[in-house]
Amino acid sequence: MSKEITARSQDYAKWYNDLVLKGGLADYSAVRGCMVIKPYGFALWENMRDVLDRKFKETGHQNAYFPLFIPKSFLSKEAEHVDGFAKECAVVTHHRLMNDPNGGGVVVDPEAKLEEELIVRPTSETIIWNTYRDWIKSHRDLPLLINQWANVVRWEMRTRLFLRTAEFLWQEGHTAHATAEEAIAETVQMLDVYADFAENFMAVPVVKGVKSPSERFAGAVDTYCIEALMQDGKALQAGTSHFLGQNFAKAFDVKFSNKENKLEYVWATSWGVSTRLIGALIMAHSDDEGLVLPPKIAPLQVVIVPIYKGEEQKAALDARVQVIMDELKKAGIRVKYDDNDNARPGWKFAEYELQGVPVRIALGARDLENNVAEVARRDKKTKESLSLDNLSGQIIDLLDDIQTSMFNKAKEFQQASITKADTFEEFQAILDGKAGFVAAHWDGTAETEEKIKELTKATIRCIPLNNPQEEGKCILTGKPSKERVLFARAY
RNA sequence: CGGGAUGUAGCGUAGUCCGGUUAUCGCGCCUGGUUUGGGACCAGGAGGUCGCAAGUUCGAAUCUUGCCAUCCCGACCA
Repeated sequence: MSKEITARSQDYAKWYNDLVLKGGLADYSAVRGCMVIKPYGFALWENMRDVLDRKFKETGHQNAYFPLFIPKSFLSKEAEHVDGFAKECAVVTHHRLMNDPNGGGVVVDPEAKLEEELIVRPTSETIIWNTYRDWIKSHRDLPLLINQWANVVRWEMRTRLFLRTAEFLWQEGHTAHATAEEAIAETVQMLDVYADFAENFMAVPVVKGVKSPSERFAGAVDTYCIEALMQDGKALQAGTSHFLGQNFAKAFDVKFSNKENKLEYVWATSWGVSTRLIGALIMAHSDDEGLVLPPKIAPLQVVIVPIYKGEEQKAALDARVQVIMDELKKAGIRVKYDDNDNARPGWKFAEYELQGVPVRIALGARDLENNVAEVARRDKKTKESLSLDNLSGQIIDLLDDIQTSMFNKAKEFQQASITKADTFEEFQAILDGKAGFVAAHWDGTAETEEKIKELTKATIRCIPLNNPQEEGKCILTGKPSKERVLFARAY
């Protein structure tokens, strides 16, 4: 028993860390706040990235790459934008090192000070819009639909593996449009892409909504988001899509000639999801035995463990497994045959459960005689004996079933975790009890929102799209309100 | 960045209060053998800047100061 996982009920934060570290997803690094994403964790990210990248291209976007460094002056061109990021920027001030004349190793060469300091991008709106000015002249250049896969740096006070690190990987889409309507449609379209990805690939149900003004992206007119719910009842913002209006076009003077040959500022969007999604995935599905990964993005979907006495039995198993492997691989299933002789079956079972591999096939000499295999599903921790006839077909169906069943389980939990509150007492009792989302009336002011946050640590996660309109009174001030908004404590 | 806790081999730890031979134990690792249906067993072996740096002392894992890292709780945030 080498890899004990702290129980969720005992210490949720420690449980999460155990899964990331012992599940082999990531490690702490020598740099404060930064992590090393290990091969298994990166394989997970690659699968997520590939699906999203395909969806971006299907919706007409192209990938490009913009510089890591942003001239300091760019950042200050959009007033709200700089306000939002100024406190968490890494700044490059010099471009050369030298040997310490006093023999203390390398030091920064004071002669090599940069004329204009460079900011390590916390997000790329400014450098991109500075470029778009040159790219966009006519309505024929629009829409401009660009995405970039990149790393960004935000100097966070307090970091957590995957959920909040000083450097993280993400994609950021930046689009330019001729009209506001078109830009809003793009913003909503990409929100739908994110929601579809979260629900149908990660099996994580989300609420689509709009952020309140105080939770809005710095420089946006409207921020749309998908909000996921973790098993401890805390919400997690899983993706955002911003309608930027003409804010960046004006700041960077990006104009186009319309059909009437009149100059107009373009309309913008930006949207992103990050390696934070991996944190969401872990906290939405996993259990006290380890990770539980949805088949569609699991690095490894099926593992086959042989059980044998002696070389003769092993050879017979090898031959049969080869057939199963070929069939599964032909169907595009990511499968591994673990015939490593150093670890015994029980050890492998525990290890693959920790790593969240959706399906495990155990095959022994006895099984061959009976023409069956023992098939275990990670999500429900059940085992059944399946016939070797058309085993691969049954496995493919099982993977589908696991995917659906994981989503349904999470969806049920989410639905059961949206609670209405009509008084402040109820509101607080729910937060301190089962937590989750609380649907409550709010008078629409930033002051009330701030006061509620102060009193309860809960924030407005979003105003759901297609939110039912109903008359009510703000839970804090009693002022009239026409709809409920979703509050929660959040990551 | 404030408050609290922790830091001894890859992991988990004893020893720290009250300084004193060669730093304890388990897991893991290496070699050989027996094993293999839920984290195997036997035998032998390797592995340590006791978080880092100064200081006190004849002598520091142990005492003092500073620093670093991680975790928890706040403020900030995807």
